[in-house]
Amino acid sequence: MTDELMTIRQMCDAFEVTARTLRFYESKELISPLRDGQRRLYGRRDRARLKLILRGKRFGFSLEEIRQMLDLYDLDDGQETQFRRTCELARERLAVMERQRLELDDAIAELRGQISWGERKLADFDKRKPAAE
Amino acid sequence: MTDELMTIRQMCDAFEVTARTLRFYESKELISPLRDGQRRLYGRRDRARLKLILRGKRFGFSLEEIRQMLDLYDLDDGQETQFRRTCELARERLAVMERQRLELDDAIAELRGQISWGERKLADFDKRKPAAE
DNA sequence: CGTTACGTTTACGTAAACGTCAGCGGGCCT
DNA sequence: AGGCCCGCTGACGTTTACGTAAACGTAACG
Repeated sequence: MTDELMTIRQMCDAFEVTARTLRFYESKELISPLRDGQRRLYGRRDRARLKLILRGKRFGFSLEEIRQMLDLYDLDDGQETQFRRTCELARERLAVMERQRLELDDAIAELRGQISWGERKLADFDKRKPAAE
Repeated sequence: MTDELMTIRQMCDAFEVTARTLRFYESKELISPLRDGQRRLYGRRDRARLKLILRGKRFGFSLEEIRQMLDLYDLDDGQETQFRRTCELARERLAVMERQRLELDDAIAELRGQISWGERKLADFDKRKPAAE
């Protein structure tokens, strides 16, 4: 119904996080929901940011790093120097991620090799005692 | 000279880790250097394992997960059940890594988009004040 | 009016992965 | 013999990213 503003519980269900996590992110200034008195109300902007936060986390970025990246999305718009700095940060981050991609590919290949070696070994086991039933 | 056996200091220099880290990994049974009395001596096997440990860490695997992966490389060779279990673990790990790869590609694409958007914005800045010197 | 559900703040707890520090011994140089 | 560096072993401190619990507010339900 109110898909514009969501309660904390709705957010938890939608993103599979705990309320504690949302409050924690807020305390770290990663999101800043509106208030209805005391109660938090999360809008589209908060949902977009949370989505990015969760993805960032999956790559092992720290919340602090994520916070800096998020600043890309809403800058003072006029602070050119700050803007350039933020772009710079993003490019560095991109370089890190691309390097990680290479290493990940490498590691995947290696692990694949180990597994197929293991499977040949298992085939040997099966040959040595062919009939179990 | 002795490229077969290395002291802890040589290892630190070679891999850019602290001695504390090496001892810590040992306490977690990730590596098991020889001893000359009290002193640790690291061989080729230890270096290979350390290399894998450091790579694993870069992907966000925990030391405990890494330890399990390392067990692929030296299994009891005879404990078939244990062997199957380990292979199983490796396949799960591989699936995780492949999923990570997809997400990483996704994030890289998105970050690239943000950056090029930012660069267009910067071009606008330059146009509005074309001559600085 | 009691209780049930949801929300809030504040505060302490925890696991991982080390850093840092203290205290000790051994070897080597002079 | 004195000093110095290397290494060893605890033991405690630190950071990150939350979990967990206590204590309270409020709003609806029966």
